[in-house]
Order: sequence, then C-alpha cells, then structure tokens
Amino acid sequence: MPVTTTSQATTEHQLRDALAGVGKAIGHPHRLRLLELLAQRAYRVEQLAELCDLNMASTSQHLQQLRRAGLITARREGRQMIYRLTDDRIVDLLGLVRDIAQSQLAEVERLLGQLFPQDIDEAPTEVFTRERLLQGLENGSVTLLDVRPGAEFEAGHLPGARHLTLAELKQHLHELPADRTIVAYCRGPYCTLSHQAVAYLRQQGYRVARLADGFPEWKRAGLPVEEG
Amino acid sequence: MPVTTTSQATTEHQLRDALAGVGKAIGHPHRLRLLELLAQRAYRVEQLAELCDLNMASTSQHLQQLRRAGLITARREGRQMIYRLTDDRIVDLLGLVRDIAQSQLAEVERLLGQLFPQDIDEAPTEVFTRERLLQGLENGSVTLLDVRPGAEFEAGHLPGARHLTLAELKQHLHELPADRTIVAYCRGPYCTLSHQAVAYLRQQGYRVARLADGFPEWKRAGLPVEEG
DNA sequence: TTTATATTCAATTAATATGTTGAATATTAA
DNA sequence: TTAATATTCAACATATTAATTGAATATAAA
Repeated sequence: MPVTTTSQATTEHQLRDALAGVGKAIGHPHRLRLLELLAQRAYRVEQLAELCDLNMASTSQHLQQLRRAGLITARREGRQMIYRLTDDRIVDLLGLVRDIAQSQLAEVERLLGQLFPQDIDEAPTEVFTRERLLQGLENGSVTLLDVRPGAEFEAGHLPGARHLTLAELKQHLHELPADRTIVAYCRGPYCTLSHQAVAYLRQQGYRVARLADGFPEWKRAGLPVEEG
Repeated sequence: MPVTTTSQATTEHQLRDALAGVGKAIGHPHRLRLLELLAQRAYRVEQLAELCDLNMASTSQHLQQLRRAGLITARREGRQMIYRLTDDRIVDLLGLVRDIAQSQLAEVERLLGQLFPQDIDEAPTEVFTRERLLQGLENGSVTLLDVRPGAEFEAGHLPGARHLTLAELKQHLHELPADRTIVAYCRGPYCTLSHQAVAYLRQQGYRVARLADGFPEWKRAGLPVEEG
C-alpha cells in the first residue's frame, strides 16, 4: 500500500515555502524595478541605487532577496558587485505577470490608459511584431531605432539598430530616412520611451512604428543581438 | 520634444505596485496551496479551508487577496461562494515559478530529492510527455489512470482515464491490464500521488509509467478533457 | 417571517518586512 | 602596510501582513 510518511506533509510545506519565496521576491515595486533594469543589462549596486532612487544599503538588501529567490546572481569584479538575471526565464515571468495583471485588473487597464494615452483624432500607431520587424529588416524597408539610455544600448541591442535618446532625437533628425518606416523600440511593453519617440517623429512627418515589446523579449526569443 | 509629465513617474510606480500585487498574492504558502487546488477544479470556501487545514475566516481572507490580484474569481451559488482560477495562464505562472525555483534553488532540488526518492537499485520510472501519451492512447497501447481524489476526477479528467485512489488501488488491482503500460497521473509535477501509485503497481509487477505533469497542464495545453 | 447556514467583515494581537543609520568587510590603489 | 571605495551587515523604528475570534451579512429553507 502506498506510504505517506509524517514528514511528507512537512516537505511539501517547505517546498511551497521556497516557491512562495519567488512570489515574495517579485512582490515589491522596488524589486520589480530592479528586475526590469537587470533585464536590460548587468548593473552594479551603485548604478541600480541611483536609477531606482534608493540608498545603497536598501538596494543591496533588495538585491539579496532577489538572489535568495534565485532570480539574480552576483559576481564580484574588482571592488564592485555585478548583478544580472540568472536566467532568461525571468523575462518570461515578468511578462506573464504583466499579461495576467493587464487582462484581469481594471486598475492596470486604467493606469495604462493614463500612461499611453491614445490621441483619438489620430490613427493609432502601427505596432510591429518581432516577425514583421525581422522581415522588414531583411528586405531593407525599415530603419531600426533604439531609444533606451546609452548604457543599455551599449550592453546589447538589436542588430543594425541606430541609437538615439529622446534628447538627441531633435539634432539628428535629418539623419533619419524620410522614405522608410522607422521602427522604434525600448525596454519593453510598459516603457514609455518608444511611445514618446514615435509621437515626436510622427509629428515631424516621419513614417514611424513601434516594436510591440522591447530588447529583453527579443533576446529571450533567441533572436540575434549585437553585444557591446 | 518628448514630454515627461510629473505624474508619469507616479503612474509607473502605481503600475509596478499593481504588478507587485500578483507577486504578493503568490508569495505565501497557503495561497500557493489554494491555487494548486483551484487549478484542479472550482471549490467552495469550506472545502478549501478543510483541504488546507485553515479556518474559514483565514481561508476567505487569503482567497480575497488572490481575487484582488486577479488570480481567481468568485461566483455565488445559493448560499455558497464558488472560487475558480480566472484564467488558464495562472497554471503557466505556477509552472514557471516552479521551473525557475527548481533550476536556481539548491533547497528546492534537495526537497524534491526527499519527496521523490530515487531507489538507486531500480531503473528510473518511465516518464511520458503529453505527446507520447496521446500517441499511446491513440494506438491503444496504454491504460490511463487518474489517482487524484474523487472530487477532482469528477470535475474533469483526461479522456478515457480510469479513476482509482491509492486506497482503492489494492482491491481493484486485478481489473488493471497486465499486458499494457499503465500511465498514472495526478495534480501536477510536485504531487506525490502518481509517484506512489507507480511505486505500488511496479512492485506488483505491472508495466507502469508516469505522466510528466498533471491535469491542469493538460487542460491548459488545450487538449481534450472529459468534464463531470 | 423566522431560522439555519456559508461566508465575509472588523478588531485584536502576533509575526514579518521595510527603510534607515552607522559600523564592518573585502578589494584595489597608493 | 595603509588609505580609499563599494558593498554588505547589524540594529533599530516603523509599516505591513497573518491568524484568530466573534459579530455581521446574505441566501435558502422552514
């Protein structure tokens, strides 16, 4: 007859505790922000602290919670610690949480409407899937534009992408082709950078579209990237 | 020039707060247990309370946290509330958390070794993928055995599955075919029921294998189920 | 209506998580 | 060695979350 030892329930409970640790780790806005940043590239504690507007001790502690949950790893390099995602599946995890929240929580829907307002007069911006972008790059019908911060571009970007931050866009406007569709991309679906770039370029009369998601998802999909 | 309103940072923070809510929701062992159960079938509060060994008030509060996070919905039916997963993607979420934890946390690896000990002498139990099982069912080379509790089987099971709990297995042993492989399945990868069934049947001389994952994953994959 | 029942709400206490400060550690450069 | 720097640890105050109890609500049956 099947045996159910007394310790089995305990083990199952411990197992559930360990899995809950992953939930706890992503269950805080600061840690989500850290993961979003680390999905773009590896960072030192100091940089993360600055980008998240946290002090170093706090940042370090959050990073260690993420590490204990198996979501990031640390490597010492000289006198600094470099943190990175353990695994591309963390990108999937963040994406899945985003998708579930977006489809089930009215609050998220509302906030997205606020963050990405649709100008009702205009036709909606064209959105490229990864497949369509690949095709466009192959037949040379699109110019690819990375509008993330320079450091993120340098650590890795889509092949052939031109890099311009929003601030640089105005001065280099004439360098962009008027006869081809410009496809802008940024950190991911909830990042506003590519939306802002698209709005500006469109206003300036360019043919412009937006990649549906960002660099991490592209890399996660196993598509080629140029690394700095 | 691109505009960054003062409220944008706030909106992004609120958005991250909402997403963190999903993490918080799955960041407690009791709530994970509740989700595992609800992945099998819809349940009333009372049943969940009993299965999780919690009192009703506590159970109800945990359920409401899951509901606020958009992971489950409630429907009143007479004087009772029926809870169910909002979405099959919740099954994906649990699976992804499991996979990440398993590959990144030594503690999880250790606990699994404890929960599913490999008898070193024996050849390891054969594990069927869903694809292989489908094929085996088609050509009639396997008998499918559901070893979950009766209520879960009745709410939905794999087509053609025979239901026997571990307790019932002994008495109905002779009804099982000796000339075909018996494939047992249960709640999912971390459920011990199918392992126990396999160990017993094997010891009794049956040709027996285990489905890699359980009923929720099968259903989630869009494969046919027989509903009670 | 009244009564019985399932569930949720409210209030309390206990437990846990967070942010902050200053000290401790580990590594490089002097 | 010593000094400088990046990071982590320890300890505290504060905030959030959990479990428990008893009361309140909503529905169905009497």
